[in-house]
Amino acid sequence: MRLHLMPVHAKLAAVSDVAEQGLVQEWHELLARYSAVFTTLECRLQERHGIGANEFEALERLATCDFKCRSADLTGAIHLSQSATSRLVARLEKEGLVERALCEVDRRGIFVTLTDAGREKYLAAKRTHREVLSETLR
Amino acid sequence: MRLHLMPVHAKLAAVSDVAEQGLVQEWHELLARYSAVFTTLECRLQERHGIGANEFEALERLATCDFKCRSADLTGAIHLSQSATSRLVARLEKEGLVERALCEVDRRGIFVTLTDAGREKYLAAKRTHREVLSETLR
DNA sequence: CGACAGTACATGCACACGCATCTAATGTCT
DNA sequence: AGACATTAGATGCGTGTGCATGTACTGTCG
Repeated sequence: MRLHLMPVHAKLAAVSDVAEQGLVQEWHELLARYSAVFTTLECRLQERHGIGANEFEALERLATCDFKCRSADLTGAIHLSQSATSRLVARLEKEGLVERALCEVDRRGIFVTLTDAGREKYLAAKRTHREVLSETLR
Repeated sequence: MRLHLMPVHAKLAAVSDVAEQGLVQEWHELLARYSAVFTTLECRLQERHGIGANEFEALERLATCDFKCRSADLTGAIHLSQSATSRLVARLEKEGLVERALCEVDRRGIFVTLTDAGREKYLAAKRTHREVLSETLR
């Protein structure tokens, strides 16, 4: 179907269809890329260090956060809901990787800090993490 | 810390750290981009059409699949495990959007086809889908 | 033909997620 | 100060997911 044989409104429709297809393709590439990286991260981090990809992101955030990090800051950094973050911190605490400390100035909030074990776990997992990224990205 | 003041092995470490940081940044961008698009898709498709983003991907695959599509083909197309795909098809069937048909040549497999309702749902949801993509991508 | 490996899909199970809601603390307005 | 809205984080609940396994069927080899 050639454009110069089509009425104007059909030309416009055809042009926007092309643009639309581009968007769809871009989305599928994004999705495929994300899935590949994430599932590989998930597997490798789990089997070598016993933590998930989101757990790692939280540890990394805490390790690079100048030591005082509120739970809400984590919610912003990793792409999870507030409730998921709350449970994530609870899991990390149960495994002894972080500690929850009351925040004295605003007693609704809590500070989350890495334990020594948490910092070690992070440094070990970091190698695996970077390894996976360099394998699966690009 | 300037490179020309560092011993060779430290220079190399610094250079690879830079490359590593690039990878990490790329991953975070990919993650942020994916999350933004996916959650918006999920919300908007759910509230307007009562289907999730993965359900939509399945419908789209079926609508553009020359009418005979095995369950395993869907697993390849959407980024889910085989079991998740199986349940997804079950949900779609329960909502009357697809039908499962036995495959006579290989009676282990099933064919999944869109119903008329499924095709309508797809066409309606497609507009929303494209709308969200054009808002959130780029 | 009969046993046995392989394949396609379904299902039990444990678990992480989001939504809605709850609790406790803070801020605001009169 | 007292009432009410707001905020930080925890939790009950329903649901979707992956892993391991089950079930039915196919293909191969002796």
